[in-house]
Amino acid sequence: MTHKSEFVNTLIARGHLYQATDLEGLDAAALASERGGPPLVGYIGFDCTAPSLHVGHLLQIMLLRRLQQCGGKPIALMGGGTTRVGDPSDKNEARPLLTLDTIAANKAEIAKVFSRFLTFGQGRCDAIQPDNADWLAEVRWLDMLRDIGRHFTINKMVGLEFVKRRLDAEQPITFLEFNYMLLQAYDFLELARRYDCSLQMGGSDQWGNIVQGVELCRRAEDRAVFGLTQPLLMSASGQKMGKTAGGAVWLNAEMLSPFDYWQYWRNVDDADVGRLLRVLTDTPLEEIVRLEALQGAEINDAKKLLADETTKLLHGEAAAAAAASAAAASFGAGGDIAGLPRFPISPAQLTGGYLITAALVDVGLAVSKSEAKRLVEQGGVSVNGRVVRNGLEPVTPAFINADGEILWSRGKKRVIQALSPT
RNA sequence: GGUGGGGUGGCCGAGCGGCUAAAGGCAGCAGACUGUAAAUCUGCCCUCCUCAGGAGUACGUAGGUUCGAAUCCUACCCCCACCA
Repeated sequence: MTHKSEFVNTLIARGHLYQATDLEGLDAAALASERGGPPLVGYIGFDCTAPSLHVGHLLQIMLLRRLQQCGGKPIALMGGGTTRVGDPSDKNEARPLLTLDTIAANKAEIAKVFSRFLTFGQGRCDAIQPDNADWLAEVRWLDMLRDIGRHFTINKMVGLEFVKRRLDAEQPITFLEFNYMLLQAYDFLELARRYDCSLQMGGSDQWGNIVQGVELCRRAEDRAVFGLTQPLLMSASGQKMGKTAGGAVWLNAEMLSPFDYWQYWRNVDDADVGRLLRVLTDTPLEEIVRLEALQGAEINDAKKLLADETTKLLHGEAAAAAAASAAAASFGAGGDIAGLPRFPISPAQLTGGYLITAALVDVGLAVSKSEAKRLVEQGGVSVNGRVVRNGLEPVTPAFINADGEILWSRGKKRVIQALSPT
């Protein structure tokens, strides 16, 4: 424990810290906050580019959670404004602009997740969730240039990682993208003014943007604020985490069922378990040290805990228990299958020559009939635990098992129950 | 504005009149092996058709030449470099 504040020590111990602008200063501010002074207010911005956040964002949310646990005040800033421009930092080419309607819809979906991880309210350390559209939409061009633009030099902006990368790769950067960093920096300044926010956090890819904000606050108002980044969520093999058969690992239940979410964590690489437990759960560090030392098949216990804890946080205790139980039922003994994701098949469908390949698509286990057919040919599909050999066979009422369901599985890890409502 | 180079499947990247639904790599999926892990091996990897086969789309966009085009021609759009 080389630092004084619980906050900084926690971040280091749990692997959240990658870079910080002034760690000593931050440590002092956090300590003051923990000892009853004005709370350390910190924020992370979330763009509204998709209808759900994914596991990459989970890390950021956990960071806000740590801040709140240590007596700070977290701000989950919704990027309703910045999304209209689009963050180019991790992109190699410009992405299409989203319509305002799409942004609003995405924001509504994204906003739901935070209450699982943070306590909201009016209190001293309660989280808040403003939208930067509130101020960015009002900004006038001339004011922007005079008040903000004069604090930025092109010399410096050109040195930023993403700008260099694009220039080296001979890829274009539009003026629009080039301005994103000004908007984000301005957010920090605005949050500092409105909420006395003095810390911006983010993934390591945000370093450039964050530093710009810190400097703007200093230049424009002589405010001492801090920036820190954490490592991106990578697997031990150096891959970005967060992809599954169905796409990204989404946080919204409608886009990824709690069962599949649980499964994702249950199946992580051995080498990643300890690190993930530290970063994504509140499990005590001593416990994690014990678990990650487990050898051979025993390390599965650590993975189960990881799956349990992460699912509990996101979807609640009941959903986590149901997912764990369904997994036990599907892969071992005991357990209750009720936690499996369900997709309805109507009774009418079962009599009209409804092919297995079509059912696989409808139930969400295959994206096209062609894929479904291939899966069957490769022996990857089973119904009620029995491998299907012919995808062109029709589904009939005989498929319904004793529990009144049809259990579909694709590969070894994806199982779905289809009900036939009567 | 001028000159030259370029736009190929999720990504990278070959192809440069038929043998090309398009080499190779990465990512992904399934199977084997295991511990619902990793590594490895095998197969798959545009869509549709009750399918040992067939059809339809596809190589920036729109036309054209040809028995036949991702490959040739024309126009247009976009990108890059150099010059102005």
